Amino acid sequence: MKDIARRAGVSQSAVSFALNGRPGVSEDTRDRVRQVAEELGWRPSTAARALSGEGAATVGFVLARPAETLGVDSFFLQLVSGIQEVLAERHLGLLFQVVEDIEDECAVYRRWWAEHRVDGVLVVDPRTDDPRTGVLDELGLPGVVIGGAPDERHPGLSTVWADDAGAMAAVVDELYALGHRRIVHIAGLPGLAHTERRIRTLRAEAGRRGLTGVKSVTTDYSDAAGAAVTRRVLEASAPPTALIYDNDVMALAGVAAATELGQSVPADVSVVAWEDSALCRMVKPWLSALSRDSVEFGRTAARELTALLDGGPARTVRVPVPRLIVRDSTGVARGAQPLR
Amino acid sequence: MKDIARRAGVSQSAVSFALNGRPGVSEDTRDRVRQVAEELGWRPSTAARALSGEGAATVGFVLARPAETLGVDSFFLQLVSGIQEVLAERHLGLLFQVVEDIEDECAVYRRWWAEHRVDGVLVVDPRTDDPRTGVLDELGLPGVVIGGAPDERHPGLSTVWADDAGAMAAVVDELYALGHRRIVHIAGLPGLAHTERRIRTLRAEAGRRGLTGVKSVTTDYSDAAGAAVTRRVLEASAPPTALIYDNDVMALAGVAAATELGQSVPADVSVVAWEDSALCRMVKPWLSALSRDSVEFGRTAARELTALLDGGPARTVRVPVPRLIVRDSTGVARGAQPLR
DNA sequence: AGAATGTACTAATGCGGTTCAGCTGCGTCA
DNA sequence: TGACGCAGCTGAACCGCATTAGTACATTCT
Repeated sequence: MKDIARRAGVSQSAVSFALNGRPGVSEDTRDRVRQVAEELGWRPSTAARALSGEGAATVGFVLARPAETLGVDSFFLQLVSGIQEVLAERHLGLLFQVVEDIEDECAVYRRWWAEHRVDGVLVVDPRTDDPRTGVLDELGLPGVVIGGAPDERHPGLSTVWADDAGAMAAVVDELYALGHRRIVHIAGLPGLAHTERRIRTLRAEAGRRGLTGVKSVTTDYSDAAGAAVTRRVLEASAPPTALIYDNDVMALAGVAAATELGQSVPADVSVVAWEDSALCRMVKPWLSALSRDSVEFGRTAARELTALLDGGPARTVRVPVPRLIVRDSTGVARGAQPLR
Repeated sequence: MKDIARRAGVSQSAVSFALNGRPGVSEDTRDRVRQVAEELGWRPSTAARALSGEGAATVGFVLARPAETLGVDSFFLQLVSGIQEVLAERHLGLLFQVVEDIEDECAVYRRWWAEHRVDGVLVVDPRTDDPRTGVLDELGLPGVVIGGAPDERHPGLSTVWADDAGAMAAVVDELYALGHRRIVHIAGLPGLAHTERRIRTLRAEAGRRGLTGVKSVTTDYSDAAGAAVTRRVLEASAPPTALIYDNDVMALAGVAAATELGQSVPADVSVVAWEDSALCRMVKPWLSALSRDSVEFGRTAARELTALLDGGPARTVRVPVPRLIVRDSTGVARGAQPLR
């Protein structure tokens, strides 16, 4: 900036005014300064900016997962890609960190806050009774919870969520109409807010229809767990005729496991994957899946965060209900008369 | 720091000395200062540190991919996870950005550099004739090229690479021994350094054995491209008896496509995936695959970068050759007498 | 004409650290 | 005993920007 000031023949403050669109300089001078800055390829040092109270121009994103479970998962990369798109427009950086567990994640937030490294954070995989929201509240760090249910207790945080309950109801509707009465939901990690929401909804929907052969089993989202649970429930007495998997990876592994047991999909057992991806069209039969726009999900979350950083109020935003894409893995239950 | 100084009854400079392990304070004072800092939960502001010449304590990582091709890919998440592990030890942040193409990536480097946002960067997907290395050289920004071949022209950059050539030779060895003479390599993006390296090696290996029915076809890594190319080559006259896919996703899609054409794997056609992942064991037949430790790859890269940041010399490090894990998708070529 | 207002700019200050040039008091050695 | 060295500490400058208080000059008002 000193250079620019010298070359433009003005003081440093004038340069600052000119480049930040503040009043106090003539349009002539402003243009001249802008041009010189352009020529010099000048960009403000984020460090200096941050130091003089402008914030770090960075938002944080922590993924709390043991390294080994970071597998085939298109969701996060797409989410991040959407987030980026919005952040990049405003030249906000994304500080990314992978940690082992949620306690580490809290520690990261505290450190980032103390180091003034981020202006806000995006929180994923919200849990029932999540310690992170409390920490963010305590620190006064703006945050957007991605995938959480609306939470009254933390008015400072925004929430962006998909209506899992509605989607689950739609899936049960579809399966019920196809004559399925015994359904097993191979769920994700217990304790995750959306896992619990799906489980609750499934139970409610089953109760509403008087179905007794309906249950949820939680897993760690891994292909191994998906296959293991599939084998177990299919080999039990009164096996389910339909399986709902909480992600695409488990669904795929489940289909493979069922096939190995001599069961065919969808003749013997129908399969629905929660989360559509290329995977679902890479195996035969193509998997029926709940599809949502993860990239847009990320964009929405990032937009909420920038709004928060601009001093806007915390909001709760619902993105569209995931749509059930019916492909080849769902069919009429064996021996049943479909309703439609 | 002012608070710490007051409470410990010393000057601010003394605090700085004490906390940074510099000489100039007694052990007594040092301990006292440390304790007060601990009590106050103090952490240095990265902005202030950066401003006084300490660097940003951050490294950058750019992924240049159109959003839609960010699909099912375990490699990057694992790589990043490994990188993180090393960076976290030193409290280095990872600034992550997704951009559309390599020109944007160069622009991001320039911006980061001008803004003093990062101390160094990790470069992935190196290309033959890559503009990024030149940019980094020009800016004097330390960098580690991940997956690149050693490059003499940029002495300031470290390189961490896997020996694709050796791996490809091993694969051809194996397939040749099984009696395969017509092999098609469904490669990744043309222009990527490792794609070209694999293609060159395959050609050389074929030439060495006098094989004429061997070729490489480049793709965009997508499942769609994998399936399309598979169909095309299998329907041509003198179809290959073995297919080598440059990633797991294409391999899976390829197997599906082959099956649809009525060809069975491995009886009619053998398949090898370059990149082992859960996917390879989620379909029948299990895919033979080249396996490498992506997490460790990331760790190695991050270690090289920290070494560079510490003022160490640029180095070229080779990680272990990917190992061929033989599963069920490779077998004796139809009508051939295997060598072993 | 003199005061009030406004415009275009400059000088000085602070953000939170690091660092360097002193400065003090004490032990050591000639 | 006085010069010297050194450990242990302080004060001030500096990093690059934003911001506030102040200044010089032109314009308008009364």
